[in-house]
Amino acid sequence: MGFCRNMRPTTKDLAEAAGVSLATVDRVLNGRAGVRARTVETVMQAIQKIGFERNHVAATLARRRGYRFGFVLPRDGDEYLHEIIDKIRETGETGRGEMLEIKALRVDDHDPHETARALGALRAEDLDGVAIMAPETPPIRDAIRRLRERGVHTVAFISDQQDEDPQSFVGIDNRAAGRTVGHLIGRFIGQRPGTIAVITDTMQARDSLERRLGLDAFINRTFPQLRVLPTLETHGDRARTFDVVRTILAHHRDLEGFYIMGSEARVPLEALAAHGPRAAPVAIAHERTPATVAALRAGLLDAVVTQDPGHLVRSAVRILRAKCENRAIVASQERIRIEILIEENL
Amino acid sequence: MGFCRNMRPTTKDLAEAAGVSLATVDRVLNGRAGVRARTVETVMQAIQKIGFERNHVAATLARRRGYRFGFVLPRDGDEYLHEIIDKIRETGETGRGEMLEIKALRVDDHDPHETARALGALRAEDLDGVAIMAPETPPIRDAIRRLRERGVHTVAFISDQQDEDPQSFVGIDNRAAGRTVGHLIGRFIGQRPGTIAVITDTMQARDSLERRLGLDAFINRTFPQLRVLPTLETHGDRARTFDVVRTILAHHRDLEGFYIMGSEARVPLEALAAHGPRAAPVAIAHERTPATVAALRAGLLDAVVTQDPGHLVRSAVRILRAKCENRAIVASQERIRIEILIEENL
DNA sequence: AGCCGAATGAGGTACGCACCTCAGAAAATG
DNA sequence: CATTTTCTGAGGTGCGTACCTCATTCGGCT
Repeated sequence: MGFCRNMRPTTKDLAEAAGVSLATVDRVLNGRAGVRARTVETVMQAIQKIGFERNHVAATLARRRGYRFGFVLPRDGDEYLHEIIDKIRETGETGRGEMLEIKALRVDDHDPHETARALGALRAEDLDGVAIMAPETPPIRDAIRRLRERGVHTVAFISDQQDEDPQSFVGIDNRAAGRTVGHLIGRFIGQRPGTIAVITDTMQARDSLERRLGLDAFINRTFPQLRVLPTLETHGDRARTFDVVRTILAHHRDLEGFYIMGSEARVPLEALAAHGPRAAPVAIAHERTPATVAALRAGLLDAVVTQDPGHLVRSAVRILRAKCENRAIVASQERIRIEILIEENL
Repeated sequence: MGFCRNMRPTTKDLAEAAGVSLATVDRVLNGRAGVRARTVETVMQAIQKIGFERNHVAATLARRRGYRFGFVLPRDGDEYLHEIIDKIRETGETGRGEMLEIKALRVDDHDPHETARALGALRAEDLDGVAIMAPETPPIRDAIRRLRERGVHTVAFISDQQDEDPQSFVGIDNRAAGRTVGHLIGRFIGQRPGTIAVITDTMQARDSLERRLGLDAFINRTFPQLRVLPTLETHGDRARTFDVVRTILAHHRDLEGFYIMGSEARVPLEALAAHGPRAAPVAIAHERTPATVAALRAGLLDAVVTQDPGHLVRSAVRILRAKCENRAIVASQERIRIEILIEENL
């Protein structure tokens, strides 16, 4: 298979080059206490000079343990949540070979205090890092801050927590997602004036708010002949969803666009389908799930704007790991893309 | 940071459970010769029984060397090729920490025999695996076959080599990409009948052929009122490109769509721009590059259909690595997506 | 039964680092 | 100056595997 005498400098070489002992090199490399600032500087310079790079493979092995990461997710959810949980499981299985232990934790998301309490129960003894999917509210923000102080690394997952650190969020720019939807709806509708309906679970979540803002800004600027109706909330209720959809379709004869803004599109799609194949001329939803894929195939949806759950999960794990090992990440690899799906690129 | 006594079974445990020695376990795990079939079976069962999983971290370390991978790329190319080379460099830098050495090799792609010769010069002593971006021709196919026989792992990169093994290609389904473009062009044009122009470097490459097939099939079926002109080849020549574009625009007053099918869109875009901001009502190109991004922003392009170069490179590396270590890959992670870019989701 | 090659065991070294202890040196303190 | 505190060095052990050698045993053969 070919030998590869990389002959990369090791910690031993580094110790020699810096004129210190292995113990000191170890202290510097791992940020342990008990090293004079001047000595640290000496070692740092030696690192530069000989081009030392840590061997993460050996380090992980020597640490004789892997990392334990958790994903804090809402208890209630439909298809998209299950896609994510699936990917967490999948990533967990692959990760075992690399000494990773990954699991999903479900918390009640109706009450932010409940979520905050669940976060408060997490200890650094059990978990090295958590990815948190939760609405941005003061109690949760505090809980996250305390979690960090306790030594547990965190990233905001899908729902942004407006962190000062930009590398602490794994997800898309929802305002851009809203603009993207606006562009597609507008282009697909064409020149005709008309009305666009927007439906979502709840506007409590930042995600929905941002998407709506992006949509409005874009439509008003680029397609002034289109009118976007106020957002209708279903609160995840099936009967209410059917009700809302029926009312919209009945009251707006000039309905040209239908935007399912929440991430769980199954029930709204069923409600839409109940009114015939093309109740709304142009329909767009979010997230790739069995329901949205089927709807694209059936022509019920024109496009789906989504973020890849597998990418999301793997990215969160990579970022948490990088934080644990106190090293930099490849930003370009962690940028989650706003994907546009149509029937042809599924 | 919290202890994590995984206590995963080790090779030692496995040896004990199987009632064999460590040496035998090693022979079985690494597929070395000198083990009776019955003994192999015993060990396999023990693996199942105690739930043994190899520790890749320890294995990589013990192997005391990493892997050396090469990317065989054409010498001539413009922006997209540079994006790819950039990502190869970036991945190489990150990979050094994981004992990977990755480099790009440029070969003359005008003559397949030249490429084949370059592949013939690669030896397992210098390289553990190569990702090959080259047209599918008999000499190259043979060269790849011989390369494998010599013990060098290979994957086809971006350009499919129609391999029997589906896990030997990293790239998109170009026929689906053609359909995707067809869908977008058709929807963006709307109901109007009209003509679509198609321009590319060369139809010699499978990629272009497949894209064209996908486009034609889709347009004929779904938008019969649109007529797709024969593909025009530029052969990478700037003057010829300007010429071709001028001729098309002059001769087709009903031109509604313009499809830049090759992966290097810079020169065609310049030629198009020379005729005013919206010479063609709907224009689509491939691959995200500075030129296509600028064109999207300027409104010269309506959409860009692309495959992420970073994902491509990392995926190729992961697959090559998995082949070297003789293990399975996560198929879903390696599926390259056909991405649709518009101004809003850049 | 005797022979031979194939199969297996025992045991070692190495990989590059984390993490530990303890003694001794250097620096800061009074 | 003596004493405390802070730094530093030396050296060891272990992580889970790869890879090597050499001796031994087994199975199938004549």
